[in-house]
Amino acid sequence: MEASKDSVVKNEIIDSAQKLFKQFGLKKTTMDEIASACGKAKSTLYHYYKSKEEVFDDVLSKEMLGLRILVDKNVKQKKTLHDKLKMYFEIFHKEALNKLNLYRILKQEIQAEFINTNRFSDVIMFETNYVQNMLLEGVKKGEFTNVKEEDIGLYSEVIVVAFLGLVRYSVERDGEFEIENLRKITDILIPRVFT
Amino acid sequence: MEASKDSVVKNEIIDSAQKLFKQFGLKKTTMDEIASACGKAKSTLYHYYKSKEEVFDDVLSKEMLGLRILVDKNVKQKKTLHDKLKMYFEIFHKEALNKLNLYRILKQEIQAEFINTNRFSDVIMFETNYVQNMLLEGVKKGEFTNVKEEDIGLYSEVIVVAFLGLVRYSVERDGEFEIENLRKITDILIPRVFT
DNA sequence: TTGCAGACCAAAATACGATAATAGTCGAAA
DNA sequence: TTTCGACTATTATCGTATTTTGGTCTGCAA
Repeated sequence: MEASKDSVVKNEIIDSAQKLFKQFGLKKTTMDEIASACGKAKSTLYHYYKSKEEVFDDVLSKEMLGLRILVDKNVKQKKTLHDKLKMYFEIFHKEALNKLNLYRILKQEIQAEFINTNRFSDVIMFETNYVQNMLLEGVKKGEFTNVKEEDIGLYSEVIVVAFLGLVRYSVERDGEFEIENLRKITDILIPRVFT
Repeated sequence: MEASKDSVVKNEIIDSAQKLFKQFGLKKTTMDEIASACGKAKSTLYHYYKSKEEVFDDVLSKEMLGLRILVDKNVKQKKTLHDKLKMYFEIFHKEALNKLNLYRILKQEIQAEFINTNRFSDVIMFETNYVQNMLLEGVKKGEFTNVKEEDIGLYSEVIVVAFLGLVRYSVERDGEFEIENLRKITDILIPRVFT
């Protein structure tokens, strides 16, 4: 009835679905399995979600939201642009590696064309915007003067895409690229680039 | 008989195969088609190549060699580290976009697991080494002093992976990311990072 | 010999009909 | 409103017959 009850049930569904999707992927998980995993009938799921893909979407959103909250929480604790950026790179990288299973499954499903590729470009857009705000704040505080304000959008886009290239590389080598190396690199690069 | 005659025939085969592979990909191109395209019998191909994959490999190598020769030729004409790096990024990016068709086909085939993924990590290794030599030369000439020599390997790896992330992004958006933007970014970043 | 072609083979891909599994709907009950 | 069991239509799976295709072999011609 009320939105709260509604979202409680939705959460139950998503929790069960999350476990199953993580283990078996989108295609190998059936709606019946999700239903019985949370003790409901399949048709009940369709009362809350209009399709299987919508359930999967919600699971992914929840997963990304978790990552983002963690990133944002940690970045917010830092005061200077340097520290914020360093923390951003570190936490994002670390959390992406934590989600290795999910990443692999997602990649499989995308290859098999069960889901749309746009999710990745959504991430790029979001992160670009996030970084842009960091940089703009740095400009406002006078910590980052060495760039024209109109170029900050381009700047952010390039930084995010390059960084995500590194994360991808890391993920595809099962995290072989060490966190120590990331720290070393950011320690060297950030003071040079953002002055 | 002689190696020269041998390589002439091989070139004929590769030329025909190249066209067909570019148009139809690895799987949709048959050895019979390649054979008749260069006016030979299928069994003749097997006199020069021991498998279809070896032919495909040779085609890819030729394609990559073309890119590398162009990159190297242009980079060599520049004197300073700054100019070399700028040229490197620009030409590599441009040539990668020229090879859009091939890239897409390669991606498909990799997804379908017809060919090994290692080709990409070979590229990363090669380019990392290439960049590393550029940087070491810059160190020797005193154009690049602001980094410990033992870190140059890591430096190069990160630069290449990040740059290839950008190229990939560019390629996947059909080259929507403008060359002008790449120039702007390299103009800003190179003097800051490599001092 | 050396280079090549046509016939040949075995394995893989494809086509297809039949069967099973599954996403999604509906009416009714709680 | 929420839940469920029964129902449907679509998609996946399986087994088999057929075709395609990568790769080999024998022999001919230069």
